[in-house]
Amino acid sequence: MKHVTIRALARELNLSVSTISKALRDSYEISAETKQRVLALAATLNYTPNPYASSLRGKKSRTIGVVVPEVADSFFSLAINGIESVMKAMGYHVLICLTHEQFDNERLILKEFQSGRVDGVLLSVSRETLSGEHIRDLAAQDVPVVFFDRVLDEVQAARIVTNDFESGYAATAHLVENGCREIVYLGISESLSISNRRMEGYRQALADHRLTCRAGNVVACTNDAAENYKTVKKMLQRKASRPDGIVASVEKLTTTVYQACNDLRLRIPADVKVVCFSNLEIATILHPSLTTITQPAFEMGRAAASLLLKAIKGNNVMSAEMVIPSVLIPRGSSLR
Amino acid sequence: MKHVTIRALARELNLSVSTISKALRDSYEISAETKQRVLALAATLNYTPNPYASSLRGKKSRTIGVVVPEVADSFFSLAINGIESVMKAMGYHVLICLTHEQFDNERLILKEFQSGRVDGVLLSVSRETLSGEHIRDLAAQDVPVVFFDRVLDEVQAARIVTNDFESGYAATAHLVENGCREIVYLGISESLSISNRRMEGYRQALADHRLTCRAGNVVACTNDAAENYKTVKKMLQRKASRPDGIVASVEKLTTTVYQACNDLRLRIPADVKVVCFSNLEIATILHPSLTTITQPAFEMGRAAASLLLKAIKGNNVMSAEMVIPSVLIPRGSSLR
DNA sequence: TTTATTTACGAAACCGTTTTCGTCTTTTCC
DNA sequence: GGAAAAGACGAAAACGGTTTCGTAAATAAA
Repeated sequence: MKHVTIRALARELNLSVSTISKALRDSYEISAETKQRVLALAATLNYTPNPYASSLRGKKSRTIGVVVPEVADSFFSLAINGIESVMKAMGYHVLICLTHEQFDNERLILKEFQSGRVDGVLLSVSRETLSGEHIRDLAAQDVPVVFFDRVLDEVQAARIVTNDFESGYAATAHLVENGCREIVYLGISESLSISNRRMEGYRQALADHRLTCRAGNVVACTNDAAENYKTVKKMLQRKASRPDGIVASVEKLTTTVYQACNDLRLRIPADVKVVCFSNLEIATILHPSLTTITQPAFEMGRAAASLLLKAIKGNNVMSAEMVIPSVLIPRGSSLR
Repeated sequence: MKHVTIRALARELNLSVSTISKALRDSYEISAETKQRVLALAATLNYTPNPYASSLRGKKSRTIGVVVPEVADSFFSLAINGIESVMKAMGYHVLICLTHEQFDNERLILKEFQSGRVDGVLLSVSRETLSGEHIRDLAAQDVPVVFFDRVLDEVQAARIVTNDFESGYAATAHLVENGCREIVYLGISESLSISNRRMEGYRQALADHRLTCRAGNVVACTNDAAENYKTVKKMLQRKASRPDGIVASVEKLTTTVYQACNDLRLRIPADVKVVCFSNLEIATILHPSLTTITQPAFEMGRAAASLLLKAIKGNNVMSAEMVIPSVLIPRGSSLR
C-alpha cells in the first residue's frame, strides 16, 4: 500500500495542496465545511503526515536527544521515564543515545546533533568527559542543552542536579553516628562532577566529626566490575585500620561491596556498614536491606525535560539551575 | 551561527550543488581532486548534512523504532543495549517508545510510525495487547516489524524469543526436585505470550511429576505492585496447602515475593523456595541469593536488530523465528 | 582523422509540507 | 450603489539533500 500524502487528498477532493494543509492545521482561512471534508477523508484514508517533510520545512523536528552513559541503570532508566512523561505530553519524540561512558561516543553523538536532527538535548556526561568543547559547539548551533545529574562546570548551560555534596555529607555523617571511624569513599571517576561533590561532602563530614581522611580511603573505581571487586576486596583485607564503613557513590557498586563482604565473611552491618547511592527498588530485600541515598531520578528527568522545552520555546535558561534533593533512607546495612 | 548547507559549500567552491552532494557521497563521477577540496571545506566549516532532507528525498530515515512496555526493567534495558550495539554499528538511530503496558499507547505509537518516521520497528507488546490489527496496519505500509520476547501469535511477523515453555518447565521441575509439592505460578497477564508459555511449561512439569495443579495456584498478577503484594501474601497465608514453591514469571515480582516472605516470617528456602525470571545482576547478593531463569536479553536485542536490518534491506523475514534459550541458574533461594 | 567512449561536472526535478502572496467572490457599511 | 472588508481558496516558493539526465571536453579506438 502506498503512503497517502497531502497531494492525494487534494486530488481526491478537487482542492489544492495548500488548502488541505491549512484545513489539517485548522487554519481560519478554510471554511468549516471544507475542514470537515478534509478531516473525514484524512481519517478514512488513514493519512499520517510525513514528519520529515514538516521538519525540513519548519526547521524543527519535535524530537529531543537524550544522551546518557547507560540505560541499564535504575537512575537513568527512571530519569528517562520522567523525561518521556513530559515529552510525550507535549508531542515530542525522544531519541536516546548511549555513550557507554566513553567520551568519543559522546562527542560524535553531539556532533551529529548539529545537523538539526533534534530541537534540544538532555545530557548527562560520560565519566571520561573532561572538556566541554563539543557541548559548546552544539550550543553554538542554537541547539539548547540541559544537563541533568552529571554536569560539566566548565560549560555554561542549564542544569538539573541533586544535592550531591549534602548527600555525601549525610551518608558519611550517618555512618559516623552509627559508630564508624574508618570510612571509605568509593568514587566512580576522578573528573565526574557528581563523584567529586559527593566526595567533598564525605570529606567535610569527616572533618566536622574530627576524623582524619586516610589517603587510601578515597578510591576512584573504574568501569570494570571485576577490577572494582579486587580493589574493594583489597581494602577490606587491610590489616591496619580496616574500613568499618563504606560510602558507595554509584548503584552498580552495591553488588561489588556486598559480594566482597560475603566472600571475606565480613558481616554487614556488624563488621562493615554500608550506604549506597542507589535507586534500586530491590534495596529493601537485600540482606541486610541497603541504606541508600535515593536520588529523585524521575523528578530530575521531568524537570530537565520541562526546562529544555522552555529553552526550545526561546527562553534563555542558560543560567538556570535546579537542585532536587536526594533522601537518605536508613535501612539494615548501616544500623549500629 | 547559521547551519552550513550543501549550497554554502557550493558557493564557496564555485561548484554546483549536485557536485558537492556527489563528492560527499564519494561518487565515481567526481574527480579525486574535487572530492578532496569538498571534503576539506566540509571539515573546516563543520558541515553536517540535514538528515530530514535526506530522509525526505530518499524515503528512508536510517532510524528504527523500539516499542517496549518499560525501560526501567533489566530485561528491556539490556535488550536495548543489544539493539543499540547493532544499530550504532550500522549507522542507524534508535527511537525508543514506551507503552507503559497500555495497549492504547502502543496503538498510537504504531500509528504514528505509519508516517515513515522509522524504517522498521522492534516490538515487545504490552500486557494489554490482544489484537494485532495495529501491527498489521503498520506492516501493510511496508514498515517491517520484528517481535522480540513478547510476541502476538495472531500476527505473522519475524520473532526473536526465548524458550519460555522449557524455562517454565525447568523452573518448576527444579523446585519439584528440591522437594516442593505445592508450587504456585505468578503470571503477569492472562494474554501475554511469554506468561502463558511459561505457565504451560509449569503445568507440564507438574503433570510429568504427577502433581496436580490446584486452581488457585496460577495467579495473573497486575501492573500494580501493592495489589500483587496483597495477592501473594494472601496465598502464603493459606491454612490448607500453603505454597512451598514459587515460580515468578517476571523480574519485578522478586521484590514482592521476598517482601511478602519476610513480612510473614517465612524463610526462603526452608519454608518457601523461589525461582524468578530475572536478569538482575543483583540476584547474587540477595539473601538468600536468588535462583533465576536468566534470559539472553542482550543477545535477543542483537538478534532482533540484525533481523530487522535484513528486513529493511528487503529480505522477507516474515516467517523467521529464532529461539535463544534462557538458563536456569540455581542459587540459594531454591536449595533443598 | 573521425568516431566512440570516458571523465567531470551542472541544471533541474523531486521528496511532502508549510507559508506567503495573490485573486476572486461575497458581505458589510456608509 | 459603491467602496471597503472579509472569506475561501490556489499558485508557487521555500526547506536541503539526492538523483536523473544532459553536455562539454578529453581521451581512446578505428
